[in-house]
Amino acid sequence: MPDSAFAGIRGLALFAPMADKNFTALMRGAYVQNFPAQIDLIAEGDPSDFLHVVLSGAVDLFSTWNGRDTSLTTVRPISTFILAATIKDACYLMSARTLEKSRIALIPSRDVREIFDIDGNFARAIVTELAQCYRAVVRAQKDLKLRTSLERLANYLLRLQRRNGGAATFGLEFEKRRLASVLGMTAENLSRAFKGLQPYGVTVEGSRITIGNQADLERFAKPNPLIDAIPAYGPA
Amino acid sequence: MPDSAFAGIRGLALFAPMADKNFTALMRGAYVQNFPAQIDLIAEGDPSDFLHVVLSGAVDLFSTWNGRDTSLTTVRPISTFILAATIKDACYLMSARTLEKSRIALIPSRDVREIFDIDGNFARAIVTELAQCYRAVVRAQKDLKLRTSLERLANYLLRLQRRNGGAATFGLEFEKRRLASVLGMTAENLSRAFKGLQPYGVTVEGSRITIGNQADLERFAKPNPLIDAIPAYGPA
DNA sequence: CGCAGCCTTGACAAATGTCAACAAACGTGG
DNA sequence: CCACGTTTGTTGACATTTGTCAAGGCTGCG
Repeated sequence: MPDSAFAGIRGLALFAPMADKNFTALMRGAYVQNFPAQIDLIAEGDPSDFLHVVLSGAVDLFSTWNGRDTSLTTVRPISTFILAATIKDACYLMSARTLEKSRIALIPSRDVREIFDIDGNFARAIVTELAQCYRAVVRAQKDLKLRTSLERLANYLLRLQRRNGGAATFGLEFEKRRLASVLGMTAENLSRAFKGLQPYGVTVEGSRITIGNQADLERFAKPNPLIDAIPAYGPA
Repeated sequence: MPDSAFAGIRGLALFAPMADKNFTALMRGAYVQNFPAQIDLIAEGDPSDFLHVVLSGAVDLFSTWNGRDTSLTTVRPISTFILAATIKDACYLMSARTLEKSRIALIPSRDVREIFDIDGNFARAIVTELAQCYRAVVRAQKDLKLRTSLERLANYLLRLQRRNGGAATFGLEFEKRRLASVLGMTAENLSRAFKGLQPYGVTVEGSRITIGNQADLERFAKPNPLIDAIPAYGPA
C-alpha cells in the first residue's frame, strides 16, 4: 500500500482534521484499486462494507426500479460516496459504476465507524460533509419538482458554464444519454430540449455547447442560488 | 423557561448522548413558542439563526421558484429541521410553515455550532441524524424519478397504512392539496389518481382510505425497501 | 468498408398540467 | 340551528409536456 496513494485522501476536508494516529489506523485496512470504465462497483441493497473515495476518473450513482433506471449524480475526484450508508451501517441506496477508468480507494466501513466513535475531529468533518451532501440532494429535488425539463437543461448548462470558468463555449462532461437521465428525461427529449433552447441562443455541435446570448438564456432559465449553487466539489 | 418544556428535547436521539453541562448551555439561549396554524416560520434564503425542534403540531417544508411552489416534506414531533443549514452556518434551502397549531423550540444556531465543536457525543449524534435525513431525501428522489404519479400515490398509501399499524382503513394525514404537492402533482391529478387506483381496490371517502385488496395494490405498487422504508421519526 | 454505438428525427401515445365550473364540507355569525 | 360565504375537492374539456417506438444518420474503429 503506497503511502503516496493516500496523500490525496489525507488532504480531503473529510480526513484532514483527524489525528495522525487515527488516519494511519484507517488506512491500514484500506486499499486502492484501478477500475476500467463501465464497471459496477456496488449494487443498491448491498451492505456497505467500504467507504469509497474517488481518486481519479468518475463514478455514476444510479438506481433501478421496476425495469427503469436513473442517474442520480456523478462523483468526481477527489470525493467520497456512500458515506451515509457507511455511518449508519445500512445498505446502499444507490448503485455505483465507473464512467471512465478510475482509481478508487476502499476503506472498510467498520474502521470508519470505529474511528468516527473515538475521533471527534473526524466526526465533525463527517458532519460537514454530510450536511453538504444533504443540501445537494435537496437542491436536486427542488430542481426536479419546480422546473420543466427545458428549464432544468437551461440551468444545468449555466451551472456547467460557470464551473468551466464562464466562457461562452464549453464541452459536456458526459454522454448525452446519461445527461438526460441525470436531468430526469429521456435521451430523445434531451435532443428536442437542446433545439428548444436555440431561440435563447444555445447552439450545440456534438458535445460542444455555445451560449450565444447569455442574458437571453438567463432570462429564460432564471437561475437561483438556492437551487443552482456550485458545489465546492462534486456532490457525493 | 420551564425545564419541563425541554424534557422532550433531551430525550431526542440528537440530544440524549450529550453531556449534561452542554445540554444546559444549549438550552440557556433556547426558547419555546406556540404558533397557530399557517404561520410562516422561516423563508428560504434567510440565514439560519435557529435550529427548530417541533414539539407538537406539524410543520411543512416547502420551496418556491418562479411562481411555482412545492412541499418537500412534513416534520412531525418530535424532530428537528434545518439541521444542515445550522451546522454549515448557511442559509435555509427550504421555507417552513406550521400546518397546525404547533409548539416549537428555537435553539440559537450559534450555540449549536459551539457545542457541536466541543462535545464529541453531540457531533456523533448529529451525524446519525444527518445521515438519516440524507437517505430520506435520496429515497424521495428515487420515488420521483423512477415512478409515475399513480405509482407514487399507491406506494404512499401503502407506507401510510403501515405507519398506521396496517389496518385496511386509515385517514390521510393532511389535506389532499398538500398531499398532491408532496407527491409532485397537481390537486386535480391527485383526484384522478385516486380513481385510477379503484381497479386495485382502493376506495376513498373524504380523507378516509380503504385498501380493499392488499395483494392487488401491492402487485401494482411494487413497494421497495430501498425507496419506501418507514422513517423511524418523520424525516427532517 | 462495414459494423456498432450514439444521437437525432418523426409520428404517435400516454402522462400531466391548466382552466373553468361546480359540488361538498366547514366555520361563522345571526 | 340555520344561512351564508369561504375553502377544499371534484369533474370535464383541453393544452402541454413527456415518453415510446421505429427509422435513419453520423461517427469511430476494426
